[in-house]
Amino acid sequence: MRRTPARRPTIKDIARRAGVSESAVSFALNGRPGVSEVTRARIRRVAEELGWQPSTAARALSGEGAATAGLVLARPARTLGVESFFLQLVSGVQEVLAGRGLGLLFQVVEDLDAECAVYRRWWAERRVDGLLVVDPRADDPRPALLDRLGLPAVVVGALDGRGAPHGAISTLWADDTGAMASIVGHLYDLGHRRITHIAGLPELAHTRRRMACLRAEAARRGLPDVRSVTTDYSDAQGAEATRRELAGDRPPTAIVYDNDVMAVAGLAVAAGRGVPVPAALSIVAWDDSVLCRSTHPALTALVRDTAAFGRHAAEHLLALLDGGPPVSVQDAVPRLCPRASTGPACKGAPWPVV
Amino acid sequence: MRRTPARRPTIKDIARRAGVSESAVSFALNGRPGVSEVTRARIRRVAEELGWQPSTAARALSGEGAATAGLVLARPARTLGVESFFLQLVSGVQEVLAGRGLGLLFQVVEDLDAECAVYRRWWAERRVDGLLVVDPRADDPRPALLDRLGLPAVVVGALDGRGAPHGAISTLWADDTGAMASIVGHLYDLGHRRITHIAGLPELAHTRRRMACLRAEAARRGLPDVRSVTTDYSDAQGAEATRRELAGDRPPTAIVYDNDVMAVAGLAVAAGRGVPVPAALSIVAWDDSVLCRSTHPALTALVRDTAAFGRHAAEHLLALLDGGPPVSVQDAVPRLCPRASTGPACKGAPWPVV
DNA sequence: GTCAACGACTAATGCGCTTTAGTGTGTTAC
DNA sequence: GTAACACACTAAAGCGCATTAGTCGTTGAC
Repeated sequence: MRRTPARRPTIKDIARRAGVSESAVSFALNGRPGVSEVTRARIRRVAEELGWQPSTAARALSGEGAATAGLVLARPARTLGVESFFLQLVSGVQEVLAGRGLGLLFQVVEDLDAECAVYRRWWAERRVDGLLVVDPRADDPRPALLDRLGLPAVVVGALDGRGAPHGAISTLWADDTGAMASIVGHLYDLGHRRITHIAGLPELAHTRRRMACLRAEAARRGLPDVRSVTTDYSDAQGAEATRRELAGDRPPTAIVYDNDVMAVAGLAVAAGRGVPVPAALSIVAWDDSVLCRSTHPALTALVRDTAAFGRHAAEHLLALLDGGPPVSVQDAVPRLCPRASTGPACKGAPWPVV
Repeated sequence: MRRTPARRPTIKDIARRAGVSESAVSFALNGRPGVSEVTRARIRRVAEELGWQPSTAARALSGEGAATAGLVLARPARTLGVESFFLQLVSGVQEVLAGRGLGLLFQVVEDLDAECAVYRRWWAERRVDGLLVVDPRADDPRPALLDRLGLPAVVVGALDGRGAPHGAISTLWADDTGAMASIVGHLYDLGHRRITHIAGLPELAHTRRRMACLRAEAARRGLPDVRSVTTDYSDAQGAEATRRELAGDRPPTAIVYDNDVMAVAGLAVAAGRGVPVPAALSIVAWDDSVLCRSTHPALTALVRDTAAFGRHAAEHLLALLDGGPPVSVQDAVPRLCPRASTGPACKGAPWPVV
């Protein structure tokens, strides 16, 4: 029953129709010298007519690379499909890649080991020319691995900006430190002195940076009741952490959440306990999304253009693939967008506990 | 500066080390007859030692297919990165694909034309062996195109289940009709008679099916004040539609939203206007997610296991690639999970408008 | 004792493309 | 008038693998 539909044209077909050799076709279509402009134009026209596209497999086999970049997401299935961050990032990434005819190979795995295994396999299979690495960690094994494999990569989200970039590994980092400082500044100006930071996964590098910056800011401004607690980014842990904080002796007057999902979950917890936001509790979300704009009150959020971030990452990867030197650059500074969930700190007794 | 790191082993390396010919290696590693079991074992061992993986490019070139499936998402950037649906779906999809060593090529484009262009390109480039097609529409050009190109595909989300499957196109559809019936039943039992369905994109097949079923149910139960309005799935249009509905003469006592994002946006609109949920307005979300569980009140939602849906779709694709016949099957029926956002219909005057 | 058949393996070809090494022609230099 | 050379193009090799067509030695049948 297998039909043999529309056969795909090859350069041989073009060569035959244009009455030249296959090599002439290759030269013509790749802009190489060796054919006259007249012939080149003729060949181009024939190729167009036939709807020819180079076979990526054949290209890859003759040393041109796979025309594909890879992106692996190591997230337990549980915490997946929530944050808007990744789809946006991916969207931006492949917008740029597609512009250069590169495909994006995408995989979701459970953990870091599996991610490394995927890299090894992709490398051995010659599936990808380069990679985008997300969620960098402290003591991240991936840059070294990729360096050893000779796979160019862009680490998205920073390795502390520290350490000279490896072989062909660029780094694109967001200014978490500056962002955190601006959040604390915003809250401080509103009179908040007891601030809790409900952070994400403790092993991620940017989590650590945010926590460190919070500590530094607290020290600088002399705020004793400021702390971070880590979670797995899930709504469940965000809610749980919020409950614990609100149940304490001296509950915070403001909470900063490391993602939108937890912020929304925290808001729901507050609403459920009759804690008015922002009258008794201010809430800030790190990363904006529809979520933050759709709640009532709308959440003050740290806005960054994630799709643009993805585009930039992809551009850095292309530069590497073109043989450019690895770089380590900071992307645009995120901006705090104040909305209804932050307001002046509540003095006196926290609030009527229900 | 380009290093030449760890060279990837080829079957030639294995052949040399095992002291056999390259063909023997190929036979051994592919389970083909032509080598003794002893030799086969030895070759396998050597391959293992060298960490050999077949080059997908070479495989593809010698007619074995690209070991890759494709998935294109045609969504205007604006409405992207919100719904949990896709990341979950993709997660399920490639869990199954990865089990068979298939990669997933992922692309986001702006519209249907661009999507078709991607299919053509991938086909000509021999990049993919098969495709997963999402968001089927009325008069969808894609199945015919893919059929013409000879690309196996699984249409996820149904072409009305109607029409014999094409060449190598399977269909996996969710039971939107049954789901809508269960939602209407739930609301009817709570006393709701005026129900608005804030639907998604009108051109999508499942939107039409849901709308048709709603009309049928309304007719069957004799409910005159039941209607659907279409949107682009965005929070903005969801909120806008909600505002319009609530401002009408005889506002609905219940609203069904076609995705979680609009439901949350609708809830925020209600909260902003002082319309108590569920006392004065019941809300149902189609598709559950963290969002629905994180709001206050939590949203009654239609729960389906999207990752499983993706897994099943991938399995059907694998079956097609193995030469199996195209099928058209219905996936598990979604389940309505009642939460706090639905309650008895409010009699009398709608509510105190603020 | 010869021939067919079989098992275990090797040689050779092709997939579609890039690239290097030619080949033949026209032009310029002296 | 021949050498040197640029130019437009062709021939051939190679990328890594699968596959088809051999090759060679061993068995079994008659």
